[in-house]
Amino acid sequence: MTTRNSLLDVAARLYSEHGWRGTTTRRIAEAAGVNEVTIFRQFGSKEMLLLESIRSASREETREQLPDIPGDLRVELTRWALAHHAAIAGKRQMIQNCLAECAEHPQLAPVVCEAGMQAFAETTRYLAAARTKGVLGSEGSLEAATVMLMNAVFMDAMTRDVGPLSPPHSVPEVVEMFVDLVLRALGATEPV
Amino acid sequence: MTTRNSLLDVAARLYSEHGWRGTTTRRIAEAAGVNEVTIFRQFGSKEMLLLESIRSASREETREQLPDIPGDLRVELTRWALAHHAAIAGKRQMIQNCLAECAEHPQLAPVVCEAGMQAFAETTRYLAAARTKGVLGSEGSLEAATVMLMNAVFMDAMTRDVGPLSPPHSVPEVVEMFVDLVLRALGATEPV
DNA sequence: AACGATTGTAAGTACCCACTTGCTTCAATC
DNA sequence: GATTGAAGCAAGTGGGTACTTACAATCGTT
Repeated sequence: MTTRNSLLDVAARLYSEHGWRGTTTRRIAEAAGVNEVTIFRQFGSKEMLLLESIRSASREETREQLPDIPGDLRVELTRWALAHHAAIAGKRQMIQNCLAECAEHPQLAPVVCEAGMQAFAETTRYLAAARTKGVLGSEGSLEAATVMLMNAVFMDAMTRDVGPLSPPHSVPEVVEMFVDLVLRALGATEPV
Repeated sequence: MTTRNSLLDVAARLYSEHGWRGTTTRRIAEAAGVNEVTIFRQFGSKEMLLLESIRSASREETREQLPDIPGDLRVELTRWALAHHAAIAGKRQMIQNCLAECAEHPQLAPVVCEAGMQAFAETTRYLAAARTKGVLGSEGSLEAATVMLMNAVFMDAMTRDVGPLSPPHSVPEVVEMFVDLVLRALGATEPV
């Protein structure tokens, strides 16, 4: 099992760095300290190895959850957004390659969507509970707020190291700004 | 000049579809109806052809501008965001490939950043003018609002056809929702 | 001690890659 | 009408690609 797992690990890492075409079976074998033939005996083809490695790598998730019952929205949303930002930034290159290549390898699409959809569902539920509780105003689309917050965090995490798209701020700073804006938009009543 | 330009066009198109490694000189020549040797005589190398083609393709910009003096914020921001969304969606695959490959080809990074930075500057200026004019409240970071709106639009345009990240809405719908949320967050006073 | 499963080794297949060289064609310019 | 420059054509270079085949070495289990 060690051989198989190290192949999966190495393949995922090389895919993040070099994309599908740049990740050759020769390089994978070399980096894993394994003979190239072993790849084909274990996985049948490069495609099957890459798909399995990408799927398993994307399953390693940070399970930072929003509380069932909303308390301090600002604190809880900020904590959640920071955790999300870190998780995305860690898999940045892999996500970008999957996004770019999911037209050529449609099997990659579900991998990308999964995490996003789950985060969306969780945040919407949380905000809905907050509105029911009365700590949010009754106007403004919760769905739109969720998407905007998620997109803002996602984009910052994805493009932070490519170059300056917007003025430089630290991660906590921008996350705080985003959360503040969302709470403003939804008419949040701050706790004492 | 015809040969050169058609090579540039074809190279940019193939790069969008297949990325750097997938765009081979053979395919470019074939698609352009030109002998492969011509590529090397005209551009010296695959790298120089691709860089020039990507740069020139990314310069074709939609020059939808925000007015100097803000009028109806909702209308103007929505129009601007829609134009931006369309422009991004049109270059979606190219942008995604550049983002994914700018680690391996650093010359691609400026291409991606340029348009974003300019859009940021324009929107911030517009919102600042609106605040000065008094049609926006005095609280809430204009910078954060700009980034959030841009990121939300950008992400929607980029991921719209990969699969469902959030519940399906038409482009005008989501854009309207985003603008509404930003105006709410900045305390906009609606015109009669 | 024999067995079967997993690996390594070496070689080879058929194809694709960026790029080069030498020669020819052809049209516009001087 | 000679010259020049851009293009085509054919062939080749050295290397990489996914993948296969045949054979030997290693291992734990029976």
